Amino acid sequence: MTDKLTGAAGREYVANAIRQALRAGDLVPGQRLVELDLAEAYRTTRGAVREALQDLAAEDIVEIVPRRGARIRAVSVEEAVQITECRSALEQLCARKAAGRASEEQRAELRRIGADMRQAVADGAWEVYSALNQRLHELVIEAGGQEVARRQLERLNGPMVRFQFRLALRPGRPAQSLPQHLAIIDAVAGADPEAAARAVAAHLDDVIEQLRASAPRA
Amino acid sequence: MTDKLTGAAGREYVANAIRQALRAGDLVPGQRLVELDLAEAYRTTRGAVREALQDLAAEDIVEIVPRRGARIRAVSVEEAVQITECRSALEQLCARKAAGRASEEQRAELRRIGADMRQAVADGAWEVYSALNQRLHELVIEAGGQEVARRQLERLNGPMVRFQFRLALRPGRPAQSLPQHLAIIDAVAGADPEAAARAVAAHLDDVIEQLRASAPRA
DNA sequence: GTCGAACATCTTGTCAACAATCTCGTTGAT
DNA sequence: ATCAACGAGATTGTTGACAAGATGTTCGAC
Repeated sequence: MTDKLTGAAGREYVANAIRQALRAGDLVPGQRLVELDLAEAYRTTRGAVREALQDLAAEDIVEIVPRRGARIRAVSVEEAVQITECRSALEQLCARKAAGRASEEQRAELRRIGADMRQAVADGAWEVYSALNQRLHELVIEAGGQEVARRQLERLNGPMVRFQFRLALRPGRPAQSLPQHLAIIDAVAGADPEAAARAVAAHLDDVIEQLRASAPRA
Repeated sequence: MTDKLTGAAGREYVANAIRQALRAGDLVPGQRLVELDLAEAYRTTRGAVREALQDLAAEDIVEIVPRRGARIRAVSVEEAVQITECRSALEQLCARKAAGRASEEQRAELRRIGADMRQAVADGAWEVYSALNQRLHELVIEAGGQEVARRQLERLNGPMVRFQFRLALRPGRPAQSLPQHLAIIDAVAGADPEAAARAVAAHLDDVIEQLRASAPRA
């Protein structure tokens, strides 16, 4: 516990810690990340921090400019929209595949998630709804068996945390997205590929609209 | 020239050299990449090689296993198919956008490429056709203004070089793909987003079929 | 008071040596 | 002949010190 977390172990640890800090809002875009400071803060070596920063740069979460160090990258609304458009393209693919090849257990879990979502919205249980939402997306990708798409989607989500945060805060948002999620579930569980793709597209088009509305600045 | 190419310069140099070697077939999947050997071969330091390998690993071109070093990653046919499916999803997005917002100059260049392609196939000029093909894809992405999608597509292409090679070798392939490319050009230049997406999908569905046919092994 | 140049400090980039681990061939016992 | 333990050599991982470059500050001229 008081030991330094060294080398390869520290690398992943630091990367996760920074991702976490970003989610929590402890780090803001543009903020400088000084190697030595991070090394001290996380009880690691500069080398481990350096490699962690390289990883985060590959995920487009931080921006490294030579001789000037790393900073949290700012994501414009326009870029967030483009990211969501890409997500839409890839998730439509996954949903189509999932509708065609999901197992019975997977379809059952989808329906269960749908029921739980309804309940969560009725109860006003934000946290639960958010977790179910995440599980839904995961399950669709998993059922589609698209390992490549999964990796791509992970990358895309990295820089979006901050926007997702702002979006989830909007009052009435769960009530608005619930029917869209249920439509996705019905289509996938009901083995209707084209309807699944349409439902995903409709959902993410709505997210894009929300993004544009949420931040006229930038 | 006899000097060592050191540090950050060497990093990119080595990465490019390896990519190049892979395209040329000098490196085969599974081949080990020993840091010291590469450092000597390219007149660099081990540090530069190490970072280059990290970059290539982020592109899924090499696989690094701790304490055992880096090797060229093998891509199965199934994975190549999935990669192409993702490409299809993203390029459909780009084509749709491009059909809607390309400038007049861009549409003119597209038509010019189409004419040149016809000519190249008639002449049996493989190299020329291949270059035009690449330019076509670039231009569609550029015209669509999808910077995010462009980055994703670049990543996807990394591990595919070896397959593209095998595919382009198939006799009669240009004659087969020409009408598909022309269909894409017509739709984008003619400002018909849905037709553009359909044309891209049709083209890449055919590529997938070729992939499956090209390698029953693995 | 403002601008610009020299200087001090902070931060990242690079390297070379050392340490830890793995691979593979050899040896010896059963 | 087969197998397991051993050990030498090869290869990667880690560290600490130093070099190079950037940033911010002070001081002087106008």
